[in-house]
This record gives sequence, C-alpha cells and structure tokens, in this order.
Amino acid sequence: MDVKTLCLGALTLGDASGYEIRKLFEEGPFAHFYDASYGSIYPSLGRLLSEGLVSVTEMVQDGRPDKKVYHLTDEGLTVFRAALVEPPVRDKVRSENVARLFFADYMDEDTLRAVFEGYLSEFRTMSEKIRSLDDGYISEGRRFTRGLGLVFYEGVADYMEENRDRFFESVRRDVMTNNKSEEANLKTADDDGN
Amino acid sequence: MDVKTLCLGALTLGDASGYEIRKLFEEGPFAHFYDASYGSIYPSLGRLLSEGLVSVTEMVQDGRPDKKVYHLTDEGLTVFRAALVEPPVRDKVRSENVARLFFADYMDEDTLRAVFEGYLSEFRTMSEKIRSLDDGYISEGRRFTRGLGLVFYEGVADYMEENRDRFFESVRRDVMTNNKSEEANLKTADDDGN
DNA sequence: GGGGCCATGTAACCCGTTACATGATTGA
DNA sequence: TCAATCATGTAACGGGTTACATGGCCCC
Repeated sequence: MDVKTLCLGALTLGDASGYEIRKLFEEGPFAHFYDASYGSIYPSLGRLLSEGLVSVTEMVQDGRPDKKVYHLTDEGLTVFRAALVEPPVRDKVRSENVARLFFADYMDEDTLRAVFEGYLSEFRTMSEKIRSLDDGYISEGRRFTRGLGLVFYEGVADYMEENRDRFFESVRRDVMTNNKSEEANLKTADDDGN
Repeated sequence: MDVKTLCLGALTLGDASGYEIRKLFEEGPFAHFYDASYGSIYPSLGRLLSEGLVSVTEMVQDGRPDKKVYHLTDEGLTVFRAALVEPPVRDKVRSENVARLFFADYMDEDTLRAVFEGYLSEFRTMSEKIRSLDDGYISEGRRFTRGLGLVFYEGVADYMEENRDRFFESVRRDVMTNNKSEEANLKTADDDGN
C-alpha cells in the first residue's frame, strides 16, 4: 500500500488539503503506522485527481495561503475498498534507535545514555499525546489502532525504565570484556587478515 | 544507518557470509528492528571489501556451494564505532496490517478477520520464537533489545486478544452506519463533484 | 520428481526522501 | 527581528526491492 492509497484513506476521514494530510502522518492518527512527506503526498494527489479518484476545490483564504481541498469521489472510494482487500505485506520496521541499543557495548557511555533517554522520552511523549486526545466520536478501527499504539509506546517505555539501571551496569561489564579482547588482538595482530 | 553499516555490525557478532548475514535480518536478532535483502547485502559487502573494512576468506565446502566468509578488520570496527556516534534518525514504521485495521469499517468481515487473525498469529509466533531461544551468553545490548521485542510482540498480541470481540462487534456497527450514509449519498449524487 | 535449503550475484526499476523555490502572517 | 505555521510544488538523487540467473544436495 503506497502513499497514493493512503491519501484515499485519509480522505475517508473528511475533505482535506495536501498540507492537512501530511499532518495526519506527522502527528495525527497515521503517525503510529506510516510516514509520508510532501514530496510524495502532493504528486500522489495530482495523480489521483487525473484518475478521477478525487476532486478538488480551490479555497481562497485571507491571512494565509490559498489551499486546495480534496474530496474522495465514489470511484475513489471503490478503488480504496478494492485496495484493502489485497493481503497486507509484512510490517516494515527500521529503528536506528534499537540498533544503537543492540550495539550498546560499542558506544561510549555518554552517547549511549543520550540515545537511551532520548528514545525513552520520545515514547513517553507519544503515549501522553495519544492519551490526551479527546476521542469524540471516532470509528472503531481508529480507536482500536490508537489503543494498539498506546500499548506499544507505554509497554516499551515501561520496559526501558524498569530495566534501565541493570542495562547500564551490564553494558559496562561488556565494554570491559571487549576492551580486554581488543588488547589481546593487538598482541596477535598479524593473523588478523589486516 | 544503512545496510552497509549494519553489515559491519553483523560482523561484530562473528565472521559470516552474506547468506548468513541475511538470516540475521530475516529471522535472527536483527529481525525486530531492521530488514535487508540479498540485493542490498551482497553489494554492501563488496563495497566494504574494497574499502578495506572487511576481509574475506573463500571457504570450499562439499555437499553445498562454496561460501565467502567475511571478517571485520580493525579499521572496519573503528568506522562502525564512529557510525554509532551519529545521533539516530527517527524510527521508520510502515504497517499495512495496522492500516487495514484502522480502516476496518471499509472492509468486508471475512477479509478483516483474516487480516486480524493473521497479524495476531504472526505476533504470537514471533514472541514464542524469541522466548524459545537459548541465550547462552549474549551481550547486554542484545539481551535488552530482545526483551524489548518481546514486550512489543506480547503486548500487542495480548491487546488484540483482549479486545477482539469488542472490536468486531463495534466495527459491524460502524459498517452499518457507513452503508446508511452511502445510501443517503446516492440520493443527492449531483452535488458530489462527480 | 518436486520443493526447500544452501549460496552468490546483477540489473532494472520504483517509490520516496531531501532539498530547493516562494511568500504572507502571526506571535514571542 | 526571528522563528514558526500555513501552503504548494518540483527535481535530483538514492537506497533498496524485485526479479532473474545458476546449480547442487537432501529429504519426502
């Protein structure tokens, strides 16, 4: 499912401009499971328009730039529904943060602490942001995935806090071991292929 | 952090071939936070070799194809350490599965059930796989991130099971509401921009 | 006999990011 | 006055995926 399809999905929530759609990904309800930038959203909307899957209304505003408000057409909805029937591909995750933590024993402690605390506070911020949202009426899918996000952010944040001390302590031990084996390497540097 | 850097990281765990490195991403300890295919791993190893960051030994095997076992050089380790100092970019997540659940009320129930149960069983499988691993000795970073993965997989799986019934029930209500408003749309189809 | 694992590699393609261009308004 | 928000768009670049090519062994 590409950005184009997600734009159709975005418009099922109501008419919106490219800028507003971007915010759905940035900090709105899509933030937990997808990301997209202007460079993919605007061209997507353009293509959807030429395919008749969305219509557009130019809104003249004063005090701020004009905007183009897009609306899902019946055909657009049909196409979106068809896209949802396709079996989903596996989740794609790419976390440099976790990678850093994985290789904790190859980092100096200050950097590691910064990564750890930065990551943790990001998770706390996210979970608080979700909690503080007023739900009004939202669809069950939206409510459910929001709960899913909450479980994820809070679960990870709690885990990190609970294991913080032990983690840094054990990493320090690993680092000492690494240093020893590197010293040993220096003494036998010739059979190293280097 | 690109695949090239992750290949260096992979080799801190021990010498390995491209094929073996791929398995780290596919089902090994990297699986929770990164993914990479042969098409990126082999070229990466080639470039690392020409840069002197890894060395290679051709291993002739019988009964199976020969393989090239790569080894991290001192310079490779230095470069890897330097890469870890760079502040990590934000996690990238892209989940078609969650997207499907978000738009639950635009799917027919059979498809939705298939997505739901498929996703759930994927998570159960993953968490069981992690649990069943014998740890022997592994670095704290690795242990910690494994725990992180476990919290994630089990947290989400539990959430899904606990909320399953309510979810499907509420979605059914949403779907009925949608159908009603679409019928209403048909009656006023002319002011639809379509 | 067929499917799956072992094993390496390349080339075309694609989707998306980054960076740039432009510019008014509002609030600190 | 400086930064942020609102708002749309394009072009170059890039990293990675998909698909293809090749081929033997092992187990059912």
